[in-house]
Amino acid sequence: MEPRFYNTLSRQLETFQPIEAKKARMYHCGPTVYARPHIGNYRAFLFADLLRRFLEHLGYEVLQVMNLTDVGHLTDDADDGEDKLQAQAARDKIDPWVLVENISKLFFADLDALGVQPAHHYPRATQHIDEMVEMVQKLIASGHAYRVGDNVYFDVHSYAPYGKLSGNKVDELEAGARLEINTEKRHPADFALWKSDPHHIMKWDTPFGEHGFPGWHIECSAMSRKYLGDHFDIHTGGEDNVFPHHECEIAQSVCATETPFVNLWMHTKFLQVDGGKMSKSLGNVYSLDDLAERGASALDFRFLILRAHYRGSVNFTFEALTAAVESRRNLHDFRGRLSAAAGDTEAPALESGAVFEAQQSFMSALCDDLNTSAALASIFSLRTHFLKEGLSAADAAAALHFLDHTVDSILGIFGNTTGDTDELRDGDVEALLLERTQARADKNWARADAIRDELASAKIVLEDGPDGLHWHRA
RNA sequence: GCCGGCAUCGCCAAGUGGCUAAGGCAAUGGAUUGCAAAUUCAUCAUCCCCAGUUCGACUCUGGGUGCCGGCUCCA
Repeated sequence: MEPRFYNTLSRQLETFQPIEAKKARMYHCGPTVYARPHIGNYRAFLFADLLRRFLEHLGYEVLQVMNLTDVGHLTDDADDGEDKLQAQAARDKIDPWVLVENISKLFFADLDALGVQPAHHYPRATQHIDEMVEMVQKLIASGHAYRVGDNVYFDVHSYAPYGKLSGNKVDELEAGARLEINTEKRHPADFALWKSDPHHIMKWDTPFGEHGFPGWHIECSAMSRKYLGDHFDIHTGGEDNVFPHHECEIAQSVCATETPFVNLWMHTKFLQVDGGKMSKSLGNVYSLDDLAERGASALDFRFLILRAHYRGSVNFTFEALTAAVESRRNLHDFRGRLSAAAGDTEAPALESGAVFEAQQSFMSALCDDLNTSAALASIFSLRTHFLKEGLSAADAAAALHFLDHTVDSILGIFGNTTGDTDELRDGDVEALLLERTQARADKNWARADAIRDELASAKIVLEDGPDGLHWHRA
């Protein structure tokens, strides 16, 4: 089954065709490390992780790069614009370099909690100044960029396809511009490659002047090129990156290298909160800690995100979060029941039946532009089938293997299910159950409940049913 | 003002020009139960509004309304 993905550039689904057979090189626009990323940011990063895991499951050798923007961009396009990283550092009364370190640590801790597999490289803008300068020089030499004093701008008229990704037209950009016109640019849509300001703290001495710093977009062009080559497979980001960021990247990279840049552009929709956007004024910009206060783990949030398709808007509410917690718990419970039903049986390869059908629909849903919502539905359908009609030990073993080696390796929603070194062994459980049964016969409810609590803390679930006692691990 | 996207059950969310519009969570009634949990049976939408195309539309077209995004750093 060949995966198909939606390409923002072509505005249609395309069968994935890697540049090199069985290899996928991809770049993700990462965070600007001036404040801890919020849950909306993490939607995009969770998507990148899903894509990577899925491609690897299909047998691709993936090379994944995510940048850390550790030099601030200007808050506007005027010469006296403020750098938000520098501004935040000033508010915190710390050095911007320290701020970058602090926030980066928080970011990586969050990624770890979310079960995101580390990218192969996390290049930082400030460590690639040389690569950026080289690229800017090339653009000047080839006539795509021009200097005005110590500033350098890209001439959008020098690259005819400018606007193709976003659907913008250069003339209309000018008409709708809300910015004050920067009179030193030849055209209002021209964008900065390099800026200079003696008041900046983070600045570099380069051929363009001694107080310069990179423009808004050049870091991604320079760093993707360094780690992935001039031409690579996939570039992702949030929908807000489409314009101007990715549009500008394409123009810079194609003009500087004179080769194609990226084949597949993928973008995630924004996360909404209570039907609207997150905003500081509404107080609904949440971090993972805010969710933890409501009893939801980072993996619960991951699950919540995966329940929706990445290109659709997701409406985050605490009610939906609670539902995700419950739903994921039920999935965990399902896994435990399968484990109990499978016993020591080895997982066979299947060619028919409910488990086989679940495997098929799961994979075909993901191949259809990563439709995680439909993929999860196939697992819940299998759960319903198991609960209503049961599964043979062999089928249960196959289902368990499917959950662990396909579902979880791609979706990463179960967490550590194998770290059970200090759990009770089956024999100990049976002994306690025997004692509890006796206690119940003696109507010693206190002892019976104490044993149940003890087992519960070891993540053993008991069920007293009309047909006797069953137990399984949660 | 100019571009683009979305609008499906209480909440979240798939999907299709035509059999019964996935799935999750919540809810309601019954069974089971020392209590609880779990389970179990049953119930739970006609797809924002209006007009049109069509034998037939929730699915296509036009208009309206609402929300989201881009045009400005932002996942």
